[in-house]
Amino acid sequence: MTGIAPIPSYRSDHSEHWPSRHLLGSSLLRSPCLAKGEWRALEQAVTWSKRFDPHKDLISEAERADNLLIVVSGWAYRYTCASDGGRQLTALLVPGDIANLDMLLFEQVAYSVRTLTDITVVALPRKQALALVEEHPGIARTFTGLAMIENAIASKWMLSLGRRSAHARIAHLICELTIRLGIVGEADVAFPFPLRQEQIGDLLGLTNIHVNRTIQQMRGQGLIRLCDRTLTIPDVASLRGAAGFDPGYLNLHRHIDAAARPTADVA
Amino acid sequence: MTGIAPIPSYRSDHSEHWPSRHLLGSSLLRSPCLAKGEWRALEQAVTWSKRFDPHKDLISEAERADNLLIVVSGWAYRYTCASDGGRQLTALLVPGDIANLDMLLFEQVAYSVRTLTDITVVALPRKQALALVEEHPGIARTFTGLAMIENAIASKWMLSLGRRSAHARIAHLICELTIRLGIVGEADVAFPFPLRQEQIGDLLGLTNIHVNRTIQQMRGQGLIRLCDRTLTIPDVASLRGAAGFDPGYLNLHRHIDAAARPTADVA
DNA sequence: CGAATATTTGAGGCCTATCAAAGTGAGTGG
DNA sequence: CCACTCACTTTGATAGGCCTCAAATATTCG
Repeated sequence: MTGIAPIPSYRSDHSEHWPSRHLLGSSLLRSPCLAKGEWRALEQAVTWSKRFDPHKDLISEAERADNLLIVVSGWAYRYTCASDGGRQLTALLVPGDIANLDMLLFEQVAYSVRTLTDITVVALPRKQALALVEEHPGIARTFTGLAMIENAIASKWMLSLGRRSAHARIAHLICELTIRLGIVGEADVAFPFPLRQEQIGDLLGLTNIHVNRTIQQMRGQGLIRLCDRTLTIPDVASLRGAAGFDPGYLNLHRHIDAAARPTADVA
Repeated sequence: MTGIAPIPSYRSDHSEHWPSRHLLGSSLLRSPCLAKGEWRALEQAVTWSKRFDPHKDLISEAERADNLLIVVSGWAYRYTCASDGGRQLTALLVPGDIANLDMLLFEQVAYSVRTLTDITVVALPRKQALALVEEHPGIARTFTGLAMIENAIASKWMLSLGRRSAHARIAHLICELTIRLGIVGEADVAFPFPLRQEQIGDLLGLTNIHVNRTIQQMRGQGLIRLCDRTLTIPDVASLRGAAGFDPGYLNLHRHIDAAARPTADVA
C-alpha cells in the first residue's frame, strides 16, 4: 500500500471515457474474431473481479502468477528496471488490455505491473485460458492478435525512444492514447490523463524535469493543455503533425477475414 | 537491388553458427510445443524457399503480402522510419524467426524488412498458416509464443533505448545475440557479426559516429573485439556486467507444460 | 586499380541530464 | 479552520553525453 489516495476523477462517476462494466465489458477484447459464444465462454471462465488502489503493484517481476489479469476499468502499466535503477515503462494498459498476456505460455515474466489509477481487474486462470484457447479458435486468435498489437505499439515506442525529439515523443504518446481510448473529434478533445510527469518520463526515456519543460513549451504552442489531470487537445491535426502520427499501425479494423470466422452460435 | 555483394563469411561454408538447412531446419521454430506431426505439417505447407542478396527489402511498408516468411539461414531486420527520416530497427531476425508474423492476422504491417546478409527464406502462405493454426493447437501455440518472445525482446530494447548508456546498449545487444544464436562458452567466444556500425546505431538509437567511438572504448577495455565482421567476447561475464544482462527474459526453457501437449503422432 | 561504402578522427554545439531548491496542491490531524 | 506533510510541479544553473558537420583513412568489390 502506497497510501496514496485514489484520484477522484477516475472513479466510476466519470463513465464517459471508460465506462465501468460489470464483468467483461463490451469493448473488453476488441477482437472481431470472437464469436458471441466464445465471448460468453470467456466471461464464464473468469474467477474474480477486484478493485485496486492506484500506485500498487499487481504483478512483481519474477513472481509466478496463475491468472491472466484483464483490465476492465482504469489504467495500469508494465515496467522494467535497469541495473542502475533506471526505470522504463514498456506498456500502458487501458480497459480491454491484458496485463500479463505472456503468462498464458510462460511461467515467469520479466516485468512488473503497477496500477496508475483506481482500477478494476478481472482474473482468468491460466488453466482455463489454455483450455479455452484449445477449444475456441476465435479466442486463440484473439489472444494472438492482442500480442501482435502489443508488438506494433512497442515498435512505435521504440521509434520514439530511439529517434524522436522530446516534443514528438510526447505528442505521439498522446495521439496513440486518443486512438486506444476511442476518443474522437478534431477540436478541443478532452479526456482524463492520469500519468504523472515522472511516469511520462519513464515511459518516453526522459527525465521528469525535461518532460515538464517540454510540456510547457507545447502548451505555449497551443498543442495541448494539461491541468487537473485532464488533457485537452485544441487541434488534433497539428498534434499529429508534431508527432508524425499515423494511426494505421494499431490495426484497428484490419483483422484478416474477421467475418470469415465461424459465428455459428451467435446468441 | 543495392548491388552489394554478399558477405563471404555468411555463406554456407560457415555452418558452425547457423547451419543452413534444407527447408525448415531443426531449430527453426524452437518451440517445445510442436509435436513431430505438427512440425511435418508445417514443413509440407511451405511453398517455396529462396535466396536473397544482402541489403534488399523483403517486405516494404504498407505492402500487402500473402506469405509468412521464415528465416532459415542468414540475418535480416525489421525497421520503421520517422517522418523526419530517422530510422529505427525494431527487430533483428535470425534463423528460426518469422519476418512478418503479424501478417498471419493483419492485412498490412507498418514496417519494412531488409536482409542483412545473404539469406535464405521460406514462404508459408497465410491461408495455409491459418488452416494449420486452426487444426493444430501446437502450431497455434508456437506462433503465439513467438509473438510473446518478440514482445519480451522488444521490452528489453525499450529499456536500452530509454534508460541505458551507449556502452550498456551495445553490450546488451551482443549479450542478447549470443543467447539467440545459441552461442555458448565463457571465454573468447567468437561469432560472425554482420551489423554495420550505422545499423547498430539505427538499432540502438545512436549515430554511427557515436557507435564507433563507444566500440573503440569497449575494445580498449577488453570487453569486445570486432574486426573482419567477426565479434569476439574475451569475457562473457564482464560483458554481461556492463550490460546489466540477465538471459531469463528470453524464456528459452520456460514454456508452460511443454510436455503436456499432445505428442500422439511422434514419428 | 578506381569507385563506392565503412570506419575513424576532429571540432563545435545542442539536447537532455543532473543537482538544488522553491512553489503548489491535496489530504491529515489538531 | 489552519498548520503540516507529502508528492508533484516548476524554476534555475551547470554539465555531460551524444549529435552534427566535415574530412581523412580504410575496406570492399567491380
